[in-house]
Parts: sequence; C-alpha cells; structure tokens
Amino acid sequence: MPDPDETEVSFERSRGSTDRARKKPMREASEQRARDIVSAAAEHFSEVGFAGSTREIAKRVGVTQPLLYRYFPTKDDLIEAVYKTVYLERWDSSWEASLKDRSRPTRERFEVFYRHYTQAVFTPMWLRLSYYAGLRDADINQWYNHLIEELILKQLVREHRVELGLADEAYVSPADLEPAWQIHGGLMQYGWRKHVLGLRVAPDIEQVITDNLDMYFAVAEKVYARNIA
Amino acid sequence: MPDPDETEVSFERSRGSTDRARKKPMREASEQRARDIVSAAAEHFSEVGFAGSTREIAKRVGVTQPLLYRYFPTKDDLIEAVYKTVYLERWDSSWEASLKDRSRPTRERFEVFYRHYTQAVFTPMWLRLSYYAGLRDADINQWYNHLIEELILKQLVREHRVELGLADEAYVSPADLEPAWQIHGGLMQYGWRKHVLGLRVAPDIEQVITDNLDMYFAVAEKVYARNIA
DNA sequence: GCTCTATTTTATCAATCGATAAATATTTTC
DNA sequence: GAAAATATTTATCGATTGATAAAATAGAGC
Repeated sequence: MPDPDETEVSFERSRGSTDRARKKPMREASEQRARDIVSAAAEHFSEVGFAGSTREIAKRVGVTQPLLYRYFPTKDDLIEAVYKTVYLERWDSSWEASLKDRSRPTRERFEVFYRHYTQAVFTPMWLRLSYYAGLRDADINQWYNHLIEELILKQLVREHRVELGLADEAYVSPADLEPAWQIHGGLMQYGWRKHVLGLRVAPDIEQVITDNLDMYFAVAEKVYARNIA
Repeated sequence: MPDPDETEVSFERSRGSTDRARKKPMREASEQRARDIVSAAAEHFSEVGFAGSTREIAKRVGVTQPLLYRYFPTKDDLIEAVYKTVYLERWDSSWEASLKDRSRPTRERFEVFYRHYTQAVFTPMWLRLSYYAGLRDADINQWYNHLIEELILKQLVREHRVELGLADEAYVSPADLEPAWQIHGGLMQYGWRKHVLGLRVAPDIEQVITDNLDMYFAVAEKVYARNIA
C-alpha cells in the first residue's frame, strides 16, 4: 500500500524513531532470526510465488512453522517484509545524487547508473520476485515504477534537455519519458531472458547498455522538440 | 513442454488428424463447454495466477467443480489448454509472410507488424497470463521467446542486412539480435505499464512504435558491422 | 416411448493451507 | 541460581484444495 505520490525510497510509514523507547527491544539473535525468515521467504516466494507455504519457509530456516507467526503476525506481513527487503536492499541512494553531477556529461552519468543498477538487480531472485510482486499487488509495482520514473528517468530527460540548451523545464510529459522507458524496459527484459530463462543473449552487458543509450540519444532530441511544438 | 527447437506455432504433438477416426466424437455443445471452461480458466488464472481454484472457474462457467475433470483430467491439463489458447489464439500466421515481402522496405514491414502485434496482445489478460506462465513454467516462456526470435526478430535482422547490401547470411548471432530484442522488450513493457498497471504513458502507441524503430535503425548498421569484424 | 450413452450433480476424501493455544525449552535479569 | 521473560515446539483447528466414485439427469437413435 505505498503512496504512489511518495517518491522517497522507504516503506516506513507509521513507526518513527521510537526504536529506543519501545518497551521490549528485540534481542540481537532475534533480529537475526527475523532476517533469516525473510531471506528464506524471499527465496521460496521467488521460486514458486507468494502462494508458497509457510511450512516450506520454516523448513528452510530450520524451525517449526508456528514460529514464523511470532515474528510476522500474518503471512501478508511476511510478504510485505519480503517486498521491503528485495526492493530496498538493492537500492543505492547515491545513484540519485550521481545523476545530478553536472561535471560529467549526461550520457556518461547514465551509462554508469545502468551498469550499477543492472549489477544490483540482475539476479533470478530479484527479477522473479519483482514480477510476482507486480502480478500480486499492482500497488507495489506502481510504486516502484513511480520511483524509477521520478528519481531516474525524469532526471535523465531534464539533465539532457539542459545539456542541449533547451529550456530548463521541470515538467516532463509521459511522451517525453517514453523513450527512456523503452530503454529501461529493454534492459530489464534482457535480464529476464538471461538470468531467469537462461537464454543465449548478447554476452556483453556493457555493450548492450552502450548500444541502448546510443539508441536513446539518437531519437531523444527529436522527441523533445516534437513535444514542445 | 514444447520443444525449444520447434519453431512451428503449434502445441499439438501427439494426436494427429485422428479426430474423425476416434470412437467417441465430442458433441457440439460439449466442445463449446470445453471452450467455456478454458475461457473462464484463462480469466481467473490471469487475475490470481495458476494457484487459482478450480471451484472458482466452475462457478464462473455456471457448473459444478467435478465437471471440469470430465473435460480436463487434471488441473495441469487445464492450465496447458489455457497456454494453448492464450498464445495461439492471438498469433496470426500471416505476420510471418508479411515480414518477407520485399516489395516494401524492411522498416515499413516492421512498423506494420508491431502495430498488429501490439493490438493483438495488449490486453490485461494476455499480458498477465504471459508473465504468470513464464514464472510458473520456464519452458513455455522459452518456447515463446524462441518463437519471437526465430519468426520475427531474425527476419528483421536478415531482411535489413539484405537491404543494406550486406552479405545474405542466414546466421544471426545473439549480439546481432540484441537491439531488436531491446525494441521488443521496451514495447512489451509499455503494454505492461499501460494495460496492467494503468499508469500514465505516452498516449499514442503508433508514435511509440515509430520512435522505437527509429532507435533501432539508428544503431543497427553499426552493430552488424561490429559483429562481422 | 424405450434404451443406451453422454453429461452433470451430489457427496466425499485425503492433503495442504494459514493460524492459534498451550506446553516446553532457553536466555536474561537480579 | 531462582525467577522472569523470551524463544521455540507440540498439537491441533477450520477452511480450502485437487481429485474420485457413484448417483442422477438429459439427450440421441430407433
């Protein structure tokens, strides 16, 4: 249930910084166990989907099934914890700052970003969980796409337009964003074919990224111009 | 379990043309019922995944749950029938021939193909089922991707190379194919964002296709040349 | 109209699921 | 080291699942 208008990279919504103040602090080992459960759940769910059983998760952790309910009151709570882990654990906040660094050309900033991003998310687990999550809960997928759009793709368009000497306009229309989405979607599908399906794909991911950005910069200027006129 | 090396668009593998010869021909109404069941199953599965219950499917058809087992011995058989329907029902064999029509430029042929293809598959049901199928059964996804690659994308590359006066080489390497896959993946993701997530996207699909092909033809020549050298 | 066959429903089973309560084991606190 | 608190297991419940057997209904052929 993340707010689609909230572009901060965080799932926390209710609990503040009251960790110290709460009456029964979790023990160290207990927090580790909670992490183990989420980790096993993420693996299991990524393999069979969120209909996967809590018993199988418990077996992987090496505990009994009712114990999970000590850490997560319901299965849905566990699933939400998995969302949080899989999405946030692999998001590097420094990416956002790097994209704004005008000491380097837009093109280079984005090449670097996609090298890091693909390295972070191109695993069978992340890719599969990501689609399972999207199919199960449109909200979570909307939220994540909103994140990509606001923090990454709109930045690309804005910075590129500035670099081209166009008006420094904050608003970026869906049409202006579309070529960037095409690049992004193409890369994600590359990861899908390679890491989930195990198909033979172009071997050099860096070359694919480079070619993709070539494609983008070949049409971007024309698209910006069209959408102004 | 389709053979990945089999590029024919068909699921039939065992039963030949023995429909007439078989002893107990299905009645007209009975075949219609089978279709209704598959149709209801496709809808239900596309909403909740293949863990969806046979009872819900029966309810949608307006019959009792055990009746389904008269038409499909197991749930897996029903699921396979859904695969068959969702994939084959929307595949137009004439696409393949059109792509080879050298009386029109490669570019135009592909623009027309993607207009038709996206029109055929851009529905929430097809898109969701497609991903559910891929997550559940890598085989089926591999098979479909193989289909796209062999019948569509390799054609694009071959025809384009001929048009450029390059050697008429039948072999198309994964690296040669990658830009075409990027275009394809980008378009599929556009459908996902628009028809599954309901996000605001560029409104004009034809413009998106045109821009995508612009991207492709801007880099393709360079990629071909690189992979020859 | 009767018979045979195909179709559909009723009733039910065994397995699996998420979840709860109570009993036991382990660790922390003083 | 006893008491208190936390962590974990055992046992189990009610609901749902895919699937089967048997009874009931409907329709075709003559």
